[in-house]
Amino acid sequence: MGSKERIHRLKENTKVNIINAAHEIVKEEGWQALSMRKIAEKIEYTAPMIYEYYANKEGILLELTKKGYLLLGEKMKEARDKYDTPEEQLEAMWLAYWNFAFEEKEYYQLMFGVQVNCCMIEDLLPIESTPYGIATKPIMQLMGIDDPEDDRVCTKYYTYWSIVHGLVSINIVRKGASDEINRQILKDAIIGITRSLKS
Amino acid sequence: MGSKERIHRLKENTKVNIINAAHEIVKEEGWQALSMRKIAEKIEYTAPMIYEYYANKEGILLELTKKGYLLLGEKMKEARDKYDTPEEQLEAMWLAYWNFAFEEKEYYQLMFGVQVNCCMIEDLLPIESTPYGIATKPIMQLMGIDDPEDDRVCTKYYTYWSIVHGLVSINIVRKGASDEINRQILKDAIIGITRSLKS
DNA sequence: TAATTTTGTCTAACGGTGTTAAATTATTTA
DNA sequence: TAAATAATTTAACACCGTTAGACAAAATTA
Repeated sequence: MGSKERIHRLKENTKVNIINAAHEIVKEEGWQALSMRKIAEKIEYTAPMIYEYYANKEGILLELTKKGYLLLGEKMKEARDKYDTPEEQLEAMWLAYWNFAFEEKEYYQLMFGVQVNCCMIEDLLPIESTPYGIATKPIMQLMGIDDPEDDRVCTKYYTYWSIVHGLVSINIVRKGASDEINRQILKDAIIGITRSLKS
Repeated sequence: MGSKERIHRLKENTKVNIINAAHEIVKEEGWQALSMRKIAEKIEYTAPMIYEYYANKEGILLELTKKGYLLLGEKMKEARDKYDTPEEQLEAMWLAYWNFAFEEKEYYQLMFGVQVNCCMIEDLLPIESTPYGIATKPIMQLMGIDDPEDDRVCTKYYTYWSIVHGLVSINIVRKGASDEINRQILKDAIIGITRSLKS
């Protein structure tokens, strides 16, 4: 026979076609533009057909998430395998992670829930009312710098913000991490950065 | 007359009613459940009425974002004013930021684009393929620990991830930061954490 | 006070979304 | 060739943001 398998292969093929079409649309127009009807149009079918292959839109998103994780994993392994010491491996891997986030921006957004809606709040609010305006003052004080726009101040602010925001994001999307560990990370990181301000 | 002002006050009142209704819906059902029709229902009007007060849905979201920033600013100032030294001020402010993120989770999600869709990829993927599985190995090596579930390993992994993910998120939502500064922060932070593994 | 203008509000509709049930067409099996 | 099965589409539902036009209430003017 073998025709059973040919058909199975064909079905598997349209299944990846759906995923590829979805990925293309997202790369071209962003996540909020992705719709079942658009995917259908791209693979030259009608929308309900997709439900023969995926339970619903979320199923497609889940599949893409999985692909994203696998791709990220590969990139990190590649980076790791270029070095021998754990120190170098760690640095290379996190750099690979960083590069993945921007080279495969759409995957990253899906995997870790980074939206793009918010924008330029500074134009709507006086700087003294923003976290930046508030937090940079003691940073400047500690560093002995007067200009709030000094790159060194800016860098340190973003270092603080990154770790806090990163930790917050991770905890919001994947609720369940131990509070104890979070406090530990938060405190360690803040103290570490603060210490680095004075040298 | 004064009636002009009374009417103006009334209009201003329904304007905040709209915002409050929106905020309530989001607190009850999450961002993805927020719709113009639901807001209208809550304030006992019809949906098109809202457009007399806000240009569109995004206008409402923007107003809420602004409110969120102001609230966060206040909390940080409150925390700061409890201390005198910049060191203590910084720690208190970032802790206030942290608390705000969870006490006013909806605001935080809107302000910094943290979605909630993605979840528990570990159940779908073998751990060796995940960033966690890959990155913890050299961490364990450096720390001289064998158990991959040891809390100390976990803590360090999340410290790395937080700073990288935070920095990535910030750069994706607010594109325009200098690459030079980013590399600097990234490298500094990674090296700093790696150094802390060995002590 | 009566007529007119302005304001506030609603109804109805458009084009879009995810999703489902039923009808239809194409393919395989007997 | 006829019957059964599979693949695909059409039509519809309930929702969404948004707009235009109708309508009634209020304020203003004559």
